[in-house]
Formats: sequence, C-alpha cells, structure tokens
Amino acid sequence: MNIGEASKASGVSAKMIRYYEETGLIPPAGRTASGYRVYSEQDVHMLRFIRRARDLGFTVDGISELLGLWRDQSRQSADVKRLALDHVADLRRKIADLEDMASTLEALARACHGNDRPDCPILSELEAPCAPTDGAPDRTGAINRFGRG
Amino acid sequence: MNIGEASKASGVSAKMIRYYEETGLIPPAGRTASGYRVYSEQDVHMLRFIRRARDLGFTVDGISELLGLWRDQSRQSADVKRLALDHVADLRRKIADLEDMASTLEALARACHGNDRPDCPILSELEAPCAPTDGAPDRTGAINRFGRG
DNA sequence: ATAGGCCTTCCCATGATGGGAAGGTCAAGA
DNA sequence: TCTTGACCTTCCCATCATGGGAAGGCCTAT
Repeated sequence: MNIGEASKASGVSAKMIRYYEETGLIPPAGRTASGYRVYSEQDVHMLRFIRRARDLGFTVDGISELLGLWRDQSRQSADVKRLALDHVADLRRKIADLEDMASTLEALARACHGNDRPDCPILSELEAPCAPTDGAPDRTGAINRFGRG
Repeated sequence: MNIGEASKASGVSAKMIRYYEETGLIPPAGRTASGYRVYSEQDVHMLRFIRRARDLGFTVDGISELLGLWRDQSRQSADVKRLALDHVADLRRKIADLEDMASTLEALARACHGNDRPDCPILSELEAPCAPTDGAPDRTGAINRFGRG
C-alpha cells in the first residue's frame, strides 16, 4: 500500500504521515525500489490509533507516550489512565479559560445597545476596565464587570 | 517613554509591541535621533486596549477591527456588538469541541481499572472504536465520537 | 571612561498543518 | 511504444502569537 492509500485508509493526510515519520512518532516506512513508501495493514492500524488520539486533543508528545504504552504488552493500565486524566485536566483548564472569556464578552455584549450610536460598553471596557467585584462575583460576569458608571 | 517603559505600563512585551508595529496593527512609533522608539500616554492607552482584547481571546485581526471601531468616532455600536458576538460564537464552538474531548476521555478513564494489569479500555477504544451500542444509550457521548473516522 | 542596562535589527523556534514547486514513477490507453 | 495523468519524492514556505538570543549601538550613573 502506498502513502495515498494508507492516508485514505487511516484518515491521516499523506503530509502528516510523512511528518510523523520525520519527527519519529512512527518508524520509517519501508520503501519500494523506486523510493515510494509502503505501508502494511499494521501500519494503517497504528495511523488510525494516532488519528483517534489526535481527535481527542492529545499532542504529538502525548500520542507518543500512548503509542509506547499501546505497544508495551506489560504496561499498567494505571499509566494509561494517568495520561488520560492529565490530558483531561489540561482540557478542563482550557475550557475554563475560554469560558471566562466568552461569558465576560457575552455580558458586555448584552449591555451594548447594538444600535447606530457610537457609545458602546464593550469598547469602554476594553479602554478602561472596571475592576471585578471582590465578593461573590456573578458567575456569568454579567454584573459589575464593566460599565463606566 | 521608550519601549521598555511602554511595555511595563501596558503589559504588552517589547517584542510584541515591535511585532504589532511591524504587522501594521499599530502605527510606527516615533523615534529619537538615535533610533529608539518613543511612546506617548496615548500609545500606552492603545497598547492596553490591545492587551485586554487579547486577554479576551481576540485574534490580531479581530483586534485590528476593534481598534478601527474604537478610533472611529462615528462608529455604530451594533458593529462592535456583532464583532463581539461573532467571537463569542467562536469561543463557544471551541469550548464545545474541548468539552466533547474531555467528557469522552473522562468516560473512558472511568472505565479503566487503573491498576497494574495491561488491559485498558482507553487503549482499546483508540485501537478499535466501539460501534454505537444499540441498547442502553451512552449518556456521556463517549462511545460515538469515534465512529466514522 | 567604563560598566551594565537599555535599545536596535535580524534570525530562529514553537506545533500541527497545509500549499506548492520541481522532478521521478507508474499504470492505463492509443 | 509513447503519452497522459495521477501518483510519489524532497524541499521550501506560511500559518499565529510569542519568545530566545546574538551582534552591535546608546545612555546614564558612577
């Protein structure tokens, strides 16, 4: 199987297959006499594994660790679980960051008339933010996060 | 004020101030006779605006649009609001993607014994995703994410 | 005058991905 | 057999926002 077929079969682009090989995530593929890379069903299996890990947001480094465990018949599932939960924690941190941004911005947008006049609490907040309230803040950020008076 | 002072006053690194200038996000700073960039309080004001927009997750392109509206005394707040809500939609899409990953992975991790044995549902799922179960629906969404690759 | 802390420009790296050029290979059809 | 077109190869460049670092110039306090 050449790289195009392996790509279709695995859902990993040919570009990325070459990249994974170059960076050592996967071993160098075999070659035909003329230099074409050749892949086995086993290889495609591995590429699919990689693709699914990517879909779960693992970095190439994380995938590398996962592949190591996958190949290690004497692995301990605790190690896999720890890897997974570490990644979940990463994801949750990112989610929280984005959620903060979204809710803040949403609150500002709610306060904006959205008409043909120039005055806009969104710009005002960007220009000179009001300090957030210290006590039990509104979780949505809807109140008192901005406002100019 | 030189770039170091402007950086401290605005919270934008000197590197990034130069980058913003180079890419046209901000106008070229004035220069001393010896070539040092000089900044006014006005400039610092603008840099702070940029920093806050960045903190809200706006891309440089988005910040560029915001700056345009900020400077435009005849702007319509509806335009600002639209920009903000478009960005909120982006953020929410990203959040949903990450949330899918996190909950899928969390469900898999819950199913993993996390002991010293090698068998692990996380690796199994990455290796060969389960077909959708016909019976009990999967409340976590863990299983179907892998379907069609 | 000198030290050392700024500043300047220029180049490189990140991470995962794609675009595209220049050139070789292969399979199918005339 | 020759041509055509789809594939493959390597190599370089771009993304996006950010930082690291080198080489060299400037400024200020001692």
